[in-house]
Amino acid sequence: MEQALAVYNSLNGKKESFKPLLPDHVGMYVCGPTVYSNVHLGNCRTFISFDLIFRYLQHLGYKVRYVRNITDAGHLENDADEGEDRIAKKARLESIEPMEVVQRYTVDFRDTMKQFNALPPSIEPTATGHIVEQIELIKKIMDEGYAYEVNGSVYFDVLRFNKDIPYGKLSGRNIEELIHNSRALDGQSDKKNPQDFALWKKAEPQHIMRWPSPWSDGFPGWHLECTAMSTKYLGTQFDIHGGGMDLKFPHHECEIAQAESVYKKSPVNYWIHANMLTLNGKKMAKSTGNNILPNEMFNGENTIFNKPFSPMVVRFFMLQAHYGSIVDLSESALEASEKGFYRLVDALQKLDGLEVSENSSGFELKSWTQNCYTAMNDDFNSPVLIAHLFDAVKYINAISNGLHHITADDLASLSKTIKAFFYDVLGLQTPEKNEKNSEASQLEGTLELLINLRNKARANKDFETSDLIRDSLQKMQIQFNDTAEGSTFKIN
RNA sequence: GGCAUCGUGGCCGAGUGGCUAGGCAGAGCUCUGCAAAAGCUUGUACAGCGGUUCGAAUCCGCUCGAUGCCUCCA
Repeated sequence: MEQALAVYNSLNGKKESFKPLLPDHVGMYVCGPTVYSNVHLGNCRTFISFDLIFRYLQHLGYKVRYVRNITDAGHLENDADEGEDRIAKKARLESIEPMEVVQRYTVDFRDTMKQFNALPPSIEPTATGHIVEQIELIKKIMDEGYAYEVNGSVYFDVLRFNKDIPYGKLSGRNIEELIHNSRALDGQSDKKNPQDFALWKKAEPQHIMRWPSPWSDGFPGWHLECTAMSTKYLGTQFDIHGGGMDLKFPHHECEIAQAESVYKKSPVNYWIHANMLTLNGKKMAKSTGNNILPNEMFNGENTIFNKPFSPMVVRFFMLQAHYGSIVDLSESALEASEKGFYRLVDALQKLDGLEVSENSSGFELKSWTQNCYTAMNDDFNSPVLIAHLFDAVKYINAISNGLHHITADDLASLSKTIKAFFYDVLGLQTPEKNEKNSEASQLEGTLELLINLRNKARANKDFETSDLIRDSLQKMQIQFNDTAEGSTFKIN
């Protein structure tokens, strides 16, 4: 099954064969959330995309160190680097400790990702836990002459840097363009040029989050933490750096500049950007209010959709599009995914009960397996993989209906492959059977009784009674499956 | 305004020079007391106009439209 994994590299816009720096090992850094409010569904898409990548690399046998940070300090409000730290602002507004804000939303984030069945990263470092490393990095950048101090704050000198090493490689911008197109700043900025960005900000007296540094009591700039933490845990050069498309510029561009100014080499071999999840055709963003929270999606308490959608359905929906494409949330698209997802789940659950035969018919198992790998090897093409899984669904149903046959060996192989892709690679889960609490089991007993009564009525051709039971229960989302042998039910 | 990406059948969404995914919906069929559910079968679409080519949804040019970045954002 070994064949080349190809990855679309944002650095050059080409699909490249994936070759890690160390054989069998992969270092991957992904920009995590800023924990000043609940993680929204758009954020989740990025992390689900990288969860897919993480899972597939592991499935291929790589030992992956996956580092995803938590931004719990230093994320300023605007380009002028004049704004407040977002977490400090939230804390002030709610009159609580900044670390309380951080704790609350970190817990929310982890809980949400768990519901989406996203694996935890290998290391989840925080910006506040790496102040020392960030200060050291600033010193190194200053030693190289690419940063300057003004009134206790330190800024990266983009123009100076650009004279030695070109700035803008990732985003395809050049410095003249940036200067030409920058909007005029009306604030009284300390910066020499608008393109410069903060490495260290002096804290105002009322600012609670502050750390001592050679320049002032203050806090680090946002771009800095990712460089400090990625190099600490993955080295000055590593394999994959990911994040949302919207971080490409300026965040990732600044990371490159920071790293290159000190280490004189490109820090990352493969840049991977996950595309946006849109709502009503527009990017989701906390700032504009065009967003929906995962829990609102799961419990149906929102004004956008008429029904709830489970975490696995939402995950499946996202995986039905390629991570590099923009995907728009809509009720009809989600419903389509929901139905498809359950069809897939039903087929998986049929697998273990299939009857085996002397020979197999109607399916090219070997090439099908190969096709699944080919899809994922082509830049993690999960939609194509899912299309192949549906080919298997058709086959499983055909066996189940006696239209085709399968040997025990082939069944074992099919089962192993489809389960590996469904559970391990796509990270999907089959819905919980029943929640075992007393209320549920009481209901279940009552339900059994009604089903039995209905079966009896049907046997006696008392259709009036049987239809009454059926219609009433259907109103409660209980779906019958009538066959000649009797009837089973499913709770929707 | 600049840079970039994209425009695929009723909806969603892959593909990126010939072999023309997949899901949902629709239609037909099987099963059924009738339904539902489930299963099976079924769809030549690629914004428009020009060009390159034996051949283009796929390459090139123009036009129109959408989105993203250029300001915090996954």
